[in-house]
Amino acid sequence: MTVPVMRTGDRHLQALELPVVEAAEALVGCTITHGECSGVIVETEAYHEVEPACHAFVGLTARTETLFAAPGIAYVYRSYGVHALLNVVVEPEGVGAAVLIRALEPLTGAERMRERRGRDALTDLCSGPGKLTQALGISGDDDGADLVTGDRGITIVDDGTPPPSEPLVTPRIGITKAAEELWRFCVDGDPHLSRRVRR
DNA sequence: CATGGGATTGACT
DNA sequence: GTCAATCCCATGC
Repeated sequence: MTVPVMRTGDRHLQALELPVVEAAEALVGCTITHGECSGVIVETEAYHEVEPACHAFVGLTARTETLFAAPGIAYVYRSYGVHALLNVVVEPEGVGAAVLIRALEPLTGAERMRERRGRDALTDLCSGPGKLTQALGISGDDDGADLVTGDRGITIVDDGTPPPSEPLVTPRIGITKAAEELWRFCVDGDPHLSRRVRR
């Protein structure tokens, strides 16, 4: 007999049905898996087509097409010509909105992550949006992957880790437009965050 | 068709 | 703290 996919909850599915800012908060605590490597989401940001920091602000183009896909699709793009950044598309098909996955707490496959990253420290494997895609072996080729069905081996699941009762909420990082929105959600004090925040 | 600008990271002063 | 790497695409001439 076949072994069913382990799935201890469906909070990730509920989160995908929410408006993007709420989805970003609700996805903290869910798990991203690719092959032997997995990690718990500890930091996210929300992006929506109505504000200029979002790539979808310019409308439906070759670059932004995936952003308008159905909830649960991966939008992966190349940042600064160097790094792949992973987003989870949310909101109904036709609306450009996604949650940027900015940091993970490594759960399994840390040794494989160390190989890919070329670094040893556990807190340097997935503590940034470009780092975590490198650690998990996710690239621009994975743009359009379905994270719910795992059609390309990358999945998002709810392994039972609860979301933080009091998440750290801050402005988004590294943007110049709509930089005042408090659309970044973190596990407060987690050592795997992309950076520390002044209090 | 030429140009400019990043949702970053790592190395270096 | 500063700064280069590196490339796709949106924009403008």
